[in-house]
Amino acid sequence: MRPACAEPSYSSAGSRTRCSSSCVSNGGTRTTETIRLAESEPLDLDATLGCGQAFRWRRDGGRWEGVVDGRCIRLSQRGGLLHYSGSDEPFVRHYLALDLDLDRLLAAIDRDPVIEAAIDRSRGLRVLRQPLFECLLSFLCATNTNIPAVQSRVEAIAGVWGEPAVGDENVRAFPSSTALRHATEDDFRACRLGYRAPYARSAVTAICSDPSWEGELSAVPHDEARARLMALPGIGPKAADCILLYALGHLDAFPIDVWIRRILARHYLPDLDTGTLSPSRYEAARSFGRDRFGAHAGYAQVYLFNARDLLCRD
DNA sequence: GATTGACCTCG
DNA sequence: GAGGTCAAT
Repeated sequence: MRPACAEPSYSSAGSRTRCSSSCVSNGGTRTTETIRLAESEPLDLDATLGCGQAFRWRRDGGRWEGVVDGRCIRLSQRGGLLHYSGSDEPFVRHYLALDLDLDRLLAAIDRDPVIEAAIDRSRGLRVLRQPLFECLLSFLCATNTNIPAVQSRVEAIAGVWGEPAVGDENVRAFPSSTALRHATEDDFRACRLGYRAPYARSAVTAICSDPSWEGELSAVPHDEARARLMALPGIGPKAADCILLYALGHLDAFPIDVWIRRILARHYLPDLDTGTLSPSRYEAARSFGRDRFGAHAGYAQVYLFNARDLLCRD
């Protein structure tokens, strides 16, 4: 059994969502509400939405706009005030994991000067609780590429198959696996997935062929979920670990990307510096991370990644 | 098991 | 070259 991360316990405010939807159709007079963050609820919204864990957030001045679970959401932060529109407080709190005792968590992973520097760099950064299927397809699109390209692919997929988002008809929700059931390889190529198009096609087929696939993935233990993810074409260990961390609530997942590899090589595992990252070397790096940082190693990974310039410069 | 090369697309 | 993965040695 997992702690409740994947399954919503927040879906209570349908009526308010509808209201904000009707408010915005006349050009943006949607209501903005405010969450007053407690001392014990540190949040760095810019780091959280800008660190590359999710691909549908854009910063517009001091304000972030994104689409989550079919809703167009706007967020901005001034100190201890978190302003939001397009959603309701329980959803925002859940998505941003504000219920998590971050100070305690960071104290638990703060085990050496390197991670300490990374924590000092972006205290308040939180791991989002993302919708599973969108996260899965996003990281399938994210191999051997850069963030702007991933964003463009994800936007394109939403543009073709997504329903209009609640709160802004001009924006599209990310489609469900079912909505993509008939998407062809060429369709995905048209969304600039390139050689990933057949992977996306097959992954969607596999997921659709078993209606309980997504639900079971959320219920199954870490290792089992990882194996099921990696059974999908185009999902290797790195993408699987990202999905485990960002969508399935396995906070001990520790994805090894090129930056984490550099950081580990420089500060922890000199042997990791050279050569190709074979599956067994990947596993070694991953278990090092989990051993060193413990049950919340994924948070350590995100903080290290976000301090990559600091930790990798000469 | 480890290593190598190919691969769409974009800034 | 980029926040990898796959198939073939």
